[in-house]
Amino acid sequence: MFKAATIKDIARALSLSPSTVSRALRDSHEIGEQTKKIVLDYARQINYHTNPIALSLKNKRSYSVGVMVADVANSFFSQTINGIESVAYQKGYNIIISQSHDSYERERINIEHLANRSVDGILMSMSAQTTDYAHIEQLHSQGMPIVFFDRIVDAIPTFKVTTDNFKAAFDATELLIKKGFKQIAHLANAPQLSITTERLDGYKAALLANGIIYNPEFTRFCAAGGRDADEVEHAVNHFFALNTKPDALFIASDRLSVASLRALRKIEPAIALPIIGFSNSDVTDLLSPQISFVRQKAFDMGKAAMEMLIALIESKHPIEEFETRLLDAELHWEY
Amino acid sequence: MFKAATIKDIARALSLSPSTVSRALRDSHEIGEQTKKIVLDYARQINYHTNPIALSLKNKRSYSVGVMVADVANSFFSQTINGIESVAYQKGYNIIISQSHDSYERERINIEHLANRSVDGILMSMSAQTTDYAHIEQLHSQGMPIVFFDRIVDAIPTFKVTTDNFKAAFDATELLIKKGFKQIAHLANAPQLSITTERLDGYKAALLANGIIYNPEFTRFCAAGGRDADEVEHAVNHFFALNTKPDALFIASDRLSVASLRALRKIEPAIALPIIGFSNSDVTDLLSPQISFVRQKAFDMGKAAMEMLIALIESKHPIEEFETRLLDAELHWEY
DNA sequence: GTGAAAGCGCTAACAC
DNA sequence: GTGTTAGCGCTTTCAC
Repeated sequence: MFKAATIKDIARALSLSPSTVSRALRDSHEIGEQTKKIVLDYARQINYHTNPIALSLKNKRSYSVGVMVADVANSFFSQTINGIESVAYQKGYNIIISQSHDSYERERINIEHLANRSVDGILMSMSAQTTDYAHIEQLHSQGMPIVFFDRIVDAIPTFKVTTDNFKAAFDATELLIKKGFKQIAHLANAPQLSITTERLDGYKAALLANGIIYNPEFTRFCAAGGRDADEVEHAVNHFFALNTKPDALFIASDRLSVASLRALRKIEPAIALPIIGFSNSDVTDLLSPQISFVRQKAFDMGKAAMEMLIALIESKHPIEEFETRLLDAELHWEY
Repeated sequence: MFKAATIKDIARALSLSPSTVSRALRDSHEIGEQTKKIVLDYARQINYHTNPIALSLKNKRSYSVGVMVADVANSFFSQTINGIESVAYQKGYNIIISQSHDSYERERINIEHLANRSVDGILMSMSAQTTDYAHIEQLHSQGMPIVFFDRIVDAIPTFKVTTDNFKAAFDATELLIKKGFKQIAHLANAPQLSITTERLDGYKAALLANGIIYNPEFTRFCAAGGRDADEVEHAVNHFFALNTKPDALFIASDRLSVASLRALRKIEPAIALPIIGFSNSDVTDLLSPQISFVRQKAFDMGKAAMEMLIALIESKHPIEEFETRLLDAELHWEY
C-alpha cells in the first residue's frame, strides 16, 4: 500500500529538523537559500506533497466548501456548479456537492452532514419544499459562512446572488404583450421559493404596466416544481378549460417548461401558442414546439457565489455589509 | 466564531479521561453501562460530533472519494453522479467532483490534485483527449483504489463498469436495418475512447450480420466529441455530399446527436431521415426532428461504480480478480 | 473499568 | 538560521 512521504522523512534524510523543513517548504525568509534549495530539490525528488488533512487539523480549515442544490442533473444547477468549480479550482478549494432533491428532510440532514464534515463554508440554493429555515439559521448563527444563490432566503443576512427575476419576468411578459398577446397565463414554481414570488411579481407588474388586469385563474403553482408530470398537466389543462383561454404562456422554470410541452402534446385538438419559459437546457433551440426562453447566467452565478463565499471565509474581520447581487437574464425570442 | 465541542470538553465536564470518553462514544465493551449512558447523554446535549479531520489523520482514511468526469453539465454524467452520490451518502462517504472538460492536461493535473487531497479512491471516466495513461497507471501502482466507469481503460487491471456498448450499437444498427434502411452512416466520438471503439464495432457487426458491406466513408469521428459544432457539421455534410447518401444515421453520443440535429437543420433542401442517437437527455422525446435513442443506465452505472470502489477501499485483502460489469442500454424507437 | 501517554503530519511560539 | 516543544482532536497500547 502507498505510503506518502512526510516532512519527517525529509528531515531525517537531510539531517535537518522538521520545522526547518516545514519552513523551507513554505519559503520562509528565516531559512537560508542554501537549505531551501536542498529541501525543495529533495522534496521534488521524492514527490513530497503536504498532507492536507494534517494541515486542516492544525488550521481548522479544510479548504473545502459544501454546495447544496436541488439536483445536479438539472442544467441550471450543473452549469452553476461548473462556475463554482472554476473558482474553487483556481483558489485551491474543493467542493462537496450535496443534493436536496427538493426535499426539506434531506436538505436538513445533508446540511448537518456538511457542517460535520468541517467544510469551511456552504453555498446554498434552497429546496422547493423548505419553509422552515431554522436549520440554516442555527448554522449561520454559529458562524458558518453561508452564501445563497438562486433560491435565496431574505431573512438571513449574508451574501446572496440570484437572477434579477423580477426584471426577467417583467421583460418576458411585456415582450409577449408587445407581440400582441393579452391572455398570458403563468405557470409558477413552488410558492415558497424566492424565485417564484419574484417571477410572479414581474409578471404581474408587466400586466399592470400595460393595462392588463391580473387574473388569478391565469396563474398556477406547481409545488413539485415540474418533478410531478401530473401536477403540471393539471395546471395546463386548467388553463385551457377556462372560458377565456390563454393566448400565450409564461413558464417559470426549465422543468416546468418541459413538462408543459409534454402536457400540451396530449391536448386534442392540438394547441399552438407562443411560450416563453425559463430554460438553461442546451437543447432549448431544438425543442418542438419551439419555445422562446429566458436564459439565466448560471455559470456566472456560480462564480459570483463562490467568490463571495471565499471572501466571507477568508475575511479577517467580521463582515457587516452584505451584498445581494442580481444578474441579468437573457431573453431569446424564437419565432 | 463557531467552536465545536471536543472529547476533551466532555472529559473535563464529566471528570473523566479523554480515552474513556472516546471509548464510551464508540460503545466499547470495556466501559460500564453507567458511564456510557452519562457520556452519550452529555454528548447529545452539547451536540457533540466527532471531528472527521482528526479521524482522518489518525486512520489515514478521509471517507471521501474523487470523481473524475468530462463535464457535470452533461446529462449522462450528472445522472451518473446522482447514482454515485446515492451510494456515497448512504455509506458515509463524500464525493469530490472534478472535471476534465475532455482535456488531457486538466485530467492529469486534477487527478494529481485529487490524490494529494487524500481521497480514499477515485472513480474515473477518461477524457476524450487522453491517449497516455501514465498518470493513472502511476497512481494505480502506488495503491490508489480506482474504478473506471463509462470510458474505461482496458490495460489497467481494476474494477470497471460500462454500458454494453457493442450490444447497444449492434441492436440500434440492426433495428434500422430491420426497418428497411441500408445506407446507415455512423457518427462516432473521439477515436481513442473505449466507448467509441465498442460502439463502432457493434455497428460494423450488425452490418456484417445482415449482409451489408461496411463503408468507411459512412463513419466519421469527432475528436471534440460534439463540443465543436463545426466539426460535427463537417462530418454531417460529408455524409450528404457522398454519391450514395445515407438513409439513416446512428450517432454515438448525446452531444453529437444534438450537434447533428443542428447541422441537419442547416442543410437545404431539408433532409429527413431516421436517426438513432445515444442520449440521456431528459428531453429527448421533445426534440425536433424526433430521434430514436439509446438510453444508458447512468444512475445504475454510478451506483455500481461506487459500490465497487467501496469494496476496493474497504477490502482487507488485496483483490486479484476484477470484474468488468456491462450494463444493458435501453433502445427507444420513436417513429 | 478507567487513565496516562504516545502518535497521526504539520506548524508556530520560543529558544539558542 | 535552525532546533525543540507543544498541540490541533482523536484513538490505542499499556498500565493500574
